[in-house]
Amino acid sequence: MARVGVESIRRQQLIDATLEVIEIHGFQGATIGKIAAASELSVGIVSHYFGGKQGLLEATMRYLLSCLQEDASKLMAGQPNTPRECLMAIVDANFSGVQTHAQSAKTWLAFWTQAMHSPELMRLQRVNERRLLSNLIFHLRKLMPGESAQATAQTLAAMIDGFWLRAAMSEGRIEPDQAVALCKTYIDQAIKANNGASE
Amino acid sequence: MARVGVESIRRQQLIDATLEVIEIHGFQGATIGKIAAASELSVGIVSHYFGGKQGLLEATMRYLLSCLQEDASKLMAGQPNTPRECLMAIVDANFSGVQTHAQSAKTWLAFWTQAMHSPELMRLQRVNERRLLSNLIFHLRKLMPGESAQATAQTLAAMIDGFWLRAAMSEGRIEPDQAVALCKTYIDQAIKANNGASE
DNA sequence: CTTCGTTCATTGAACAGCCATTCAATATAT
DNA sequence: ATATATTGAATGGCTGTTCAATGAACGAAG
Repeated sequence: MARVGVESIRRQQLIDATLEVIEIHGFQGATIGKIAAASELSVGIVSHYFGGKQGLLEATMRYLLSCLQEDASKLMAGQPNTPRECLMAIVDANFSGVQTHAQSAKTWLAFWTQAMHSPELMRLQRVNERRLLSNLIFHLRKLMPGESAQATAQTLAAMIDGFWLRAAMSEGRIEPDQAVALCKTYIDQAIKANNGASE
Repeated sequence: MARVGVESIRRQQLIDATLEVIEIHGFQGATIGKIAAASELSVGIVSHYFGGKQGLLEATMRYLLSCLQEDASKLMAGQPNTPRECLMAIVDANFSGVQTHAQSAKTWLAFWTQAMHSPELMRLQRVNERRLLSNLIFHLRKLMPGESAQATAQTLAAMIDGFWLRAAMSEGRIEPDQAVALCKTYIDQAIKANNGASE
């Protein structure tokens, strides 16, 4: 038998196929049959490795979240990192995946929708949301009073989600550059409007 | 048969039932059978009045859009209406539906997702998006240069969508008041940051 | 080197359940 | 009596899951 973890290879194959199928056919149209066909594997293997369709979907969302986190880590590593630069890097990280994978925005939206009726997916979504928010607050606190930092972080988080949503909508042609620029403009506006009040 | 438009009564019955079922079971779980049961009508009547499930869903989305527009009209009518007050009213209008119908956010998200794979729903979504954007730009132009107005409008639109998304996520407990407050804070920040440059 | 048996990976047809749609039958109003 | 409104069982298609059969890799024995 193949010595090197066949399991991890197959799992990734199926996750990739899932993303591919969701992009084309949407969440509703993502059937085991289509996923199996896209992965060039059989339908039975899904249950074998993930216990069922739900397991595969959860694994796929975990994979997307881990990609996002990895992007963020890369961009944050080895920078001078003034608070402002950190914030800008976070914004970049949150849109870096979009450029290469225009479809990922659609997939995210599909998962958001699905998460509302699946406790496990909801939990994953919450964890990620919390992390983004506390990251933003951590850096903003160095630039403005705590209360303003809280408000600015929530506004910025909503803005990022909103641009993702818009990206998912605008069929094919999306402009992450513009979204990043607008977010950064907002950050500078917020800093200017609030600084001098704390330090 | 009943002289007064039975048709419009039945149609509204089915639309209401659709919203109810989507809220409880999600978009995927919204089957003809459940909708028929919730409306206390039969399954056959859906095809009779809407031609099929897809027709019912489109009609339901149109209904939601018309509610949003109606809310907006009410809030815009009979005000002194400085440009700034108009902007604030638009923000209020975009969150006024949330308070009474916490579940409508979930339904909106479901429709957004569905819209990506249904040209007709996508068209409706686009029309609505355009209207919001051009409304915002119209009023912002009186307060800042055209380019800034464009950017501010896009940012604000994304922000509104983002807060809706967040409202849909936070199970039950949502705070539209906070979203409105943060949007308004942003508007004032944007005005302050850009005024004096144009007039 | 070849053969064979064991083990794990993989297949895909069969199955049972759910869904939207249809339409002949029924009910109701004029 | 006629036209319209409504029903809901029957239908056919699609879905996720299961599991007996098949295939592939490896080590041991000859």
